[in-house]
Amino acid sequence: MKLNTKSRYAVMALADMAVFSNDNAVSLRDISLRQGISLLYLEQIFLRLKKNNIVKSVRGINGGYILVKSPKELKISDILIALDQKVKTIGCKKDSKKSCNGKSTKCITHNFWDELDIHINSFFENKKLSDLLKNREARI
Amino acid sequence: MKLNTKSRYAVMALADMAVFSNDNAVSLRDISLRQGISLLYLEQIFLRLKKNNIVKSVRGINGGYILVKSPKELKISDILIALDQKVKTIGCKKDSKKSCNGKSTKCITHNFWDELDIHINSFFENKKLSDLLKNREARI
DNA sequence: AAAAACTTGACTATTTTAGTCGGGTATATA
DNA sequence: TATATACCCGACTAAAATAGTCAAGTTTTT
Ligand code: FES
Ligand code: FES
Repeated sequence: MKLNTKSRYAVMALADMAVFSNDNAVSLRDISLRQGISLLYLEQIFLRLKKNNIVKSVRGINGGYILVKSPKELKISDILIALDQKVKTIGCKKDSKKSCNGKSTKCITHNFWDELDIHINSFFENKKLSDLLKNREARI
Repeated sequence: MKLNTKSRYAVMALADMAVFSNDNAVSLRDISLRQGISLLYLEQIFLRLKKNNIVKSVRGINGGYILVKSPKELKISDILIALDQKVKTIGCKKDSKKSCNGKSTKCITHNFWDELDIHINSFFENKKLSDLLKNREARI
């Protein structure tokens, strides 16, 4: 039950942007240096964030990325969705005819896993990027 | 963010036991047939459940496994712990000196992931095996 | 004695993950 | 207009995790 590093780094990088952009574009190079995340990896991550309209890019010298929404409005769930990090704790699809074990009826645990997914997703839905910035003791 | 199949099958198999044991031991063969889970895989799973005192075994003919606690008392979290399925959504250890990115201070997202873990764990802590059996429409 | 059923460690194929590489394109500034 | 900076994007790979099998037992009831 782990979150993958792409999602983790995405949240981290966006939090970095929220702190350090002063209405300027933030370059991946700066994020990389501040957060200790590989620049090449960040590029891959931001590609997806851009495609999902979470950031927009500014090319050329002094370029970088800008948050499309304000941190107060950016839900963490949006970030995870952008990185395909579905919170689907088990493989069984709600609408699929096949259940988890190949039978036609849903197994006894099905509803339980559904509840779990809802429980986790609601956490991400209700958290905004700005929530991460409150009460931070450590320097970023 | 997926749960592994060992944990999933463990919950499923224990739910099966709760339904079908009438104070008798339930054999893995029966569980395997009813739930469509590989017998060999079940053996591996029950080894761990036994080591963690969630089931006890009865050997020989008419043998099988018996739940140590009643379904009302068996927390789902106990099952997951038995299968090493820690809900530790990211690798950074709370007490470790190293943070997730190798720096000495905790990163800005650290507390957030901690909160997430607590949120998920509380779900598993508060659910009992018996909760899965309520309101089941589908035959097991 | 035989059959049912648990015991255990080792082994392997597949999938996922994390991360890199190479070769682009756009733009600000000197 | 040259050049450095920084985004763009698909393909690739090594390592780890996962899912599941296999072999060779032991114990107990009938
Ligand atoms: S049928 Fe959906 S989880 Fe088993
Ligand atoms: S330091 Fe713990 S998650 Fe980053």
